[in-house]
Formats: sequence, C-alpha cells, structure tokens
Amino acid sequence: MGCALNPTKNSNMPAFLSKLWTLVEETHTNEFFTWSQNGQSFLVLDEQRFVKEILPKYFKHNNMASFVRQLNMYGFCKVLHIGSGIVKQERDGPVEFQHSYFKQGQDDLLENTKSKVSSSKPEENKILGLKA
Amino acid sequence: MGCALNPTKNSNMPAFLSKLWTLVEETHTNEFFTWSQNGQSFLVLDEQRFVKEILPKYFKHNNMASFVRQLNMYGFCKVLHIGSGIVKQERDGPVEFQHSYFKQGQDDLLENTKSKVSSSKPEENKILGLKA
Amino acid sequence: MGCALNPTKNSNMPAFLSKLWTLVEETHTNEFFTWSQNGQSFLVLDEQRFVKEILPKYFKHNNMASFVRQLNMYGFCKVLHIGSGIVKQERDGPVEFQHSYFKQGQDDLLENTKSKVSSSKPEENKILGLKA
DNA sequence: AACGTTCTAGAATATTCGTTG
DNA sequence: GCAACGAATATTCTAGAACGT
Repeated sequence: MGCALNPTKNSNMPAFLSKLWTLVEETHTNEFFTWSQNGQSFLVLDEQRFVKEILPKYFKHNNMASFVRQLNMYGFCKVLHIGSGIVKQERDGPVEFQHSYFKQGQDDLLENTKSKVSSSKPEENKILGLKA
Repeated sequence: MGCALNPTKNSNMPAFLSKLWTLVEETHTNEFFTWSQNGQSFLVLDEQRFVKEILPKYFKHNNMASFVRQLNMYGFCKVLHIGSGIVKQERDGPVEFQHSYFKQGQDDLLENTKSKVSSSKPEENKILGLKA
Repeated sequence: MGCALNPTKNSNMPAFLSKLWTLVEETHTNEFFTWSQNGQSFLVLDEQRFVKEILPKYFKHNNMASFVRQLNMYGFCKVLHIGSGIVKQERDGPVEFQHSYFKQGQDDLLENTKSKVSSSKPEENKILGLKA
C-alpha cells in the first residue's frame, strides 16, 4: 500500500520532488536559490553556496552534478542562456531549470510527476503527470 | 498510569498492538518515545535508548529491526523526513511511523487492526479495522 | 596503517567491499569491529559505537540495517549464535558475518566478489569470485 | 493457528561515474 | 563543449520465509 509517507504533502511523492519543492519555497535562501521572476522555473544564483549550504542538508551528497542528474531523471531541463557573455560568461551565470509541472503556486501539478525510470511500464514513464 | 485508556487484555487484539499502545501512552518515556505533535503518528526520538531501555521490557528482543518488522506487518508506514541529508555526527533525526487507525485519543480504531499475514484470505489483510 | 594489504583503488572492486576490508583491517577500531579469532568472519562487538563512529565515516548513512542489506547483497551471511543467554542476554551478543571469500589474510579471494544484482546474467551472480 | 523473532531479499529511489549525441 | 542519459552501486523501506512458541 502507499507507505513511506512524506509529511509535506501526505502523498507518496518521491523524496526528491518534495525536497526540491521545499527548497525552492524556503524564503530564507531566496538570495541564492529561488523561483524565477515569472515562477516558471527556478534559479541557482550562487552555485557555491547552494552546494555547500543547501545540498547536504537535504541530500546525502554535496555535488551539483548529482543534483542535476536527479533533475534530469524527473524530466527537468536546463534553461539555456545564450549570448550572455563574449568570451565565455561574464561570471558564472545563474543555473536555471524548468519543468512543465513544476511552477510556483501550482503544487497540484507536481502531484503525479514521475521519474523516468520509476515504473515497470516504460511507456508511462517518459513524461509524467496526470493533471495535464 | 495516568488517565489514558489502555485497550489491553480485554480483547483479542494482538499483543503487539496493545503493547505499542501502552508504550506510546506511557508518560515517563515521552522524552524519547511519544506521540507526534498532532497525534497522527508516533516518534522514536532516541533510538539507542528506545532499543536498550524500552524494547526488552515489552518484547523478547532488543532489536530495532524486529520492532520495525512488526510495524510493517501491521501496516504501519514510516514517515519520511525532508531534511535527512548528510549524516551529522551530533544527532539523528527521529524515527516516525504512522497508521491510519493508530492515532492519539482514538483507541477505538485500533480494536480490529489485523496483521497482514494473520488470515488466510489475503484481500482481507491488506488493511484492517472495521470501525472505519 | 600497519602492514595489512589494502585492495583498494587499484581494481574495479565495488566500493562496499574495499571499504569493508579497510574497516576490518583498521587496528584502532579492533575494540568493537574486528576479525574473529580464526579470521573466518568478522565481528561487530559494539553495535552502537559501530553505527555512530564508523559507519558515517565510510558510508552515506549511519544505519545498521543499511549495512546489513549491503552485506546480504554481496552474499555475506550472519553467523548464528545459539544458546547465547538463558533468561535474556547477559549483554548483547556480538554481530558476526561471514563470506567464503572474505577471510583474514586472503585479500586475493575478495578480488572478484560480485554483488547479487550487479551483472546482467543472473546465474553468475548467485555467488561470486573467480579464484575459487 | 496465530503471533513473534530473525535473517534475507524485493523494489523503488538516490548517488556516482562515464558516455552519448 | 556540454546537456542529457545509461548503467552500476548505494540507501531506504517493506516483505518473504523459516522457525519457534
């Protein structure tokens, strides 16, 4: 049966998603991890602080690469910033990720987001979500 | 032992459930074994003390694993904690379990909770309880 | 670090096995984690200290259950201690595990020990090792 | 026969590392 | 170069199985 509940939303949502939601909703870290202005994506404004201060509190690692791997597993895509620098990038540009069912104020969309490898029926995994 | 009802010894309730109820109602162990704040689950706040001091008083063992096995047998589910990241040397997060018919103040729900393997008709075991 | 061979970093051995080997070879923790007298198995003499002091240094958790799960995955078996107490138990008996290719002084046996789920050919996984 | 205790395994998600396009 | 992915191992939670009372 639906066990291993997580307390945020009393559902069996994967831990990664509820953690990510909690993270981005946290107001005291908005300085370097927050929703984008229009709420359609989220931003890592200071990767160093994010990796050092946030990741180890919520996950069993402190590697940006592992965090990104999880994002990709759940269908998030990086938002590319083109032409944001001449040589390379002025400094490190912010890291931005987006998912069609992960938007500010719409935690209901998140409900049934699935991992790409979670279920045994592959065709149901490719994307995710029933509310669509 | 205080005023709390103690649904023991007067029914055909499995020993595990009445012991668990007694345990969590005990006020003098609330420091490390107690109801959660909203009474919807119970917490093991200090696993080491719980294992050494409480388990052997009620059961024929002092293994957390055996206790958890029984919880799962009766349909209890672990409550996941968002902030369970890299292990801190200092303190462990509490262990929390929940069951829809095991709630503070509602010992009547507990009455007919059944083990998942007790009956020979599997479909009747999945959950349990008639008062619902 | 003493004279014991340490079969790490120079092979494709899974991290769990090389860590386990390192652990049991460490002399300064022999007080509560060590080879058995005949070197055919290893002992956890103080589970609480082992869980708190050793596990988090080598793994991303501090749960005995997770450690045991890994041991079973690699084919280790618990060594049963019969008649280890009359009324209850004087103290806690030590936890002992054994594997036919994990023996003191024979790190060569360990070389090709495989997880039960690692390869895609199930029949080759059941046990393990090529040197036998 | 039901329940309790122990040891091992199943299944899902998480983390790492290396590859693909 | 680099975002996304495949695959192996690791961690977690729950269940199967054997045995005893």
